Amino acid sequence: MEKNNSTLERILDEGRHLIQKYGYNGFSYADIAEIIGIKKASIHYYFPTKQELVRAVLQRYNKEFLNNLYQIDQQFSDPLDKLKSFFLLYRRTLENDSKICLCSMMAAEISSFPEEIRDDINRFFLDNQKWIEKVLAQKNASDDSSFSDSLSEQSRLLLTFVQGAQLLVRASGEIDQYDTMVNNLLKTL
Amino acid sequence: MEKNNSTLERILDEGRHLIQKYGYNGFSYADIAEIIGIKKASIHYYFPTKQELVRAVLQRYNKEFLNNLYQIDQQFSDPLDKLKSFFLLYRRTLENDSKICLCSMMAAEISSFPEEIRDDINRFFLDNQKWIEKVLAQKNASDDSSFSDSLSEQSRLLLTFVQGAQLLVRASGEIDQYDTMVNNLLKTL
DNA sequence: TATATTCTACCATTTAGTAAGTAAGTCATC
DNA sequence: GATGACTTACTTACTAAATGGTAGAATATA
Repeated sequence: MEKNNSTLERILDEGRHLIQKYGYNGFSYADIAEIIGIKKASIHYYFPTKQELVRAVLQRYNKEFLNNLYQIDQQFSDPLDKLKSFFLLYRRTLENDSKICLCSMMAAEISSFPEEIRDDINRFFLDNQKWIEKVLAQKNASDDSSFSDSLSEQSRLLLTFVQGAQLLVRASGEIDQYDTMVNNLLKTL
Repeated sequence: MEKNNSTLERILDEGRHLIQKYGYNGFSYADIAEIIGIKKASIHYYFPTKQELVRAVLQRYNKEFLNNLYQIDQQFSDPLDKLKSFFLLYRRTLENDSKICLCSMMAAEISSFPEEIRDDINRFFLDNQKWIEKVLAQKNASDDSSFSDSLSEQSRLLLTFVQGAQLLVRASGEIDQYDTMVNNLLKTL
C-alpha cells in the first residue's frame, strides 16, 4: 500500500500515522524525524510550519479516501456489498495499531485549527455522507423497502455511527465490538 | 451548576473545560493558571503531575455524569422522556462553547494515557450503555414493540450514535444537525 | 504557633522554527 | 568534455518560548 519512497512521502505517511494515534497536539517534528531517520530541519525544508504539514497530510488523506470509495464502486455493484466495504475501510484503520480515522481525530481537536483546515475536515465528512447517500439511493431503487427518513438524513446516521464506533472501540480496545455493531446496524437497513 | 468555590474546584473545572475543548495534549498548567488567576506552582500544589490532575478531572466528570443520569431517572418516568433528556445532556455540552464530552475527547487521545486512566474512560462508556439498556428494558416492558437485537446491542448503538454525532457537529459547527439526527434516530425506536 | 495555601524563582527538556553550510546533482555554455 | 552557475536535499547548530516540575520563601488562616 504505502511505498515510502521519497523523504517527502515518508514524512507525510508518518505524520498521518502519528496524528491518527496521538493527535495533532500529541506529536512533534522530532517524533517524525526519529522514526524515519532524518533531522528535524529536513522536515522544515518540506513543510516550514506544522500547520502546513498537517494540511498536506489532511488533503492527501481526503484524496486517498475518496479514491478508496471509488475503488469500492468499481469493485462491487450490490449496494449492500458497497456498504460492507465502507465499514471494512474504517475497520482496517482500527486494526492497524488501533488508530482512528484522521478526520475523526482532527474533528475532536478542531478548536486548535484555523478555518481552512476546518473546512477540509468538514468536507471529508460531507464527501463520506454523499457517497453513502448515493449507495442508499441505489439500494432503494433495487429494493421494495422504502424509508420515511430522507436518504440524506439516513446517510448521516450511518456516518455518525461509524464515527462513534471508532471512539468506543478505541476506549474498550476490543475490535470485535465493531463487527458486532456493524452487523446489528446492517440488520436495520 | 458550577460554583467555582475553592481553588481546587476551579482548577478541576477549568482543566475539564480545556480538555473538552483542546484535548489533554492541547492544554498546559500555564493555561489553567492564567484563566483562574493563580500561578502554575499553585496547581502543582494540588496536583503534582498532569496525569494526576487529569485523572481527578476524569473521575469527577464520571461521577457528575452518573449523577445526571440519576436525576433524569428521578425526574421522568416515561422511557422516551428519559432518552430525550439523555440526548439533551450531550447537547448541552455542544452548546457550551462547542465542547464535546470529556470521555469522547479522551477516547480519541487514549494512546497518550496509562492503563488506569484508560479504564476510567472505558467505564464511562460502559455506565452509559448500562443506563440506556435499563431505559430500553423499561420501554420494551410498557411497549408492544419487540426488537430482535438484544437490548445490550441496541443500547450500544444508541451510545455509538451520540458519540459520533458530537464529532460531526463539531466538524460542521452546526448544532441544528444534532437535533435533526436525534429526532431521526428516535423515530426508529 | 502551627498548618495550609500560594508565591517567587528556578530547572531541564521539549517545542516549533531559523540560519548557514555542504554535498550532490542539473544544466547550459565554452 | 570540462567549467561554472544554480538547484535540490539535506545537515549542524542554534534560538526563543513553552513545557512539566521543584525548592523554598512568604503569606494567610486556624
